[in-house]
Amino acid sequence: MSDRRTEILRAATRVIARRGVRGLRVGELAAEAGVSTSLIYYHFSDRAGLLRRTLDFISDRADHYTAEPDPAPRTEDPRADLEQVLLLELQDTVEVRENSIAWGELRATAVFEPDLREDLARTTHTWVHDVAELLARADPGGTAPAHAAAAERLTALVEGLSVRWHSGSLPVEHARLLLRGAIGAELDRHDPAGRGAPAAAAGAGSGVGFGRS
Amino acid sequence: MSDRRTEILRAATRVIARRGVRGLRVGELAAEAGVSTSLIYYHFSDRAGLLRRTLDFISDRADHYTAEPDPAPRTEDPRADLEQVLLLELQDTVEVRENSIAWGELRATAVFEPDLREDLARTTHTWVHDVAELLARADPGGTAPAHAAAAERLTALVEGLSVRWHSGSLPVEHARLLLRGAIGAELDRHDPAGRGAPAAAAGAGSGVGFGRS
DNA sequence: GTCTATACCGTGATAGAC
DNA sequence: GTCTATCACGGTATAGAC
Repeated sequence: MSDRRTEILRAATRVIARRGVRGLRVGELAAEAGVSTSLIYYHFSDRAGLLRRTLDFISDRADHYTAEPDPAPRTEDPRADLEQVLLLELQDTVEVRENSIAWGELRATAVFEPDLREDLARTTHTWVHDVAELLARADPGGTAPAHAAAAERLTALVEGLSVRWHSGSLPVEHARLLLRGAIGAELDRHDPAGRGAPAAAAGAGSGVGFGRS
Repeated sequence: MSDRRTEILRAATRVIARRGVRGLRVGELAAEAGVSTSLIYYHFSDRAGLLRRTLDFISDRADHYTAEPDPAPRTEDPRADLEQVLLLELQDTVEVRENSIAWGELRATAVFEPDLREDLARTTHTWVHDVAELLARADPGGTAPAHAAAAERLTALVEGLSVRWHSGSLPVEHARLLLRGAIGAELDRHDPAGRGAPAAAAGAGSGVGFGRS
């Protein structure tokens, strides 16, 4: 599984996270992977094929990413589980940032290249489905369609916040706060009594959040 | 105001909406604008300068876009005003789609080009501020920081839904439904009594919304 | 200000040895 | 499978006439 080919794909993900999909130069990728240019053309037919495989790779990794978080944590506090899974995408570690940026690039690229859309829609759907399940546990009173809709909103919000983060319009910490607030807004609608103190998370530190990165 | 230079910028926006920022070829832009290649280099120093000006142009247009909706509609029903302003961005007309895609490209590009971030953050901030004001009118009971936070969430959600729309993961109509639901979730939290029937908007048609475009 | 023609170079892709 | 060397083309940018 960890042959030269996959090494190249991993390197490609790094380069994409650094330069973007259309900023990727085969030469730079070769250097990053520590191989020659032609070896890349040996393993992948051409630049387009390389890109396709890399984006599949990113897509797959995103799948596992959301599915992997050991089956354990999903039992005790459903709301905490939900928060954890969603906040996972808004962490300032190399790994997450790399994946997040690459995923954003995948989305952005798909706007102009229809070939990528199928993969994208499939992975997105999986993610939404997972979140909907977590929502159902955190809010047993709600209906399935309502959970699905909330999951679509929350995951779309995560993507929206991510680009703002990566494009320097929003510090990560503030993004995390906002996401927590959104989860609160979604859950408190069906549970007006409220069980935590979502108001604190929702309001804290906002209003002056925009700025450099 | 509508000289050759601005014509080129308008054409550049169209090309960017069609090919993306990094997909823009000076030659293609020249053809689109009906001028020669070198005229573009006459008006703008180089490709980078052209891009900078174009992105400024898009940024400015986005400013007016959200500010323009005649001062009139902002009086009667505050909640309807809010919905109108936000849903404006999710309309399937050439003009809106063009602007929306170009704006998304601006964001995506800024991830890899720090020079663009300042403009981006400024325009975003303006937008968020406007929405926060509308929220304050629609929900006089809430605090200013809460309104600011909600505005950041709603605008980020609009951006998230937009890319999903443009990348073929989400039909516009469904995106609009989801956005309405989010507005409901934000407002109903502070007004548990509820004045409309947000549940209908939130649940309708969801669960099977993903698919081709 | 606007054009035509062209120089130059970065980058994708191939040939062929090992 | 992996390398070095090289080609060919597309695209940015410029020269110079009008």
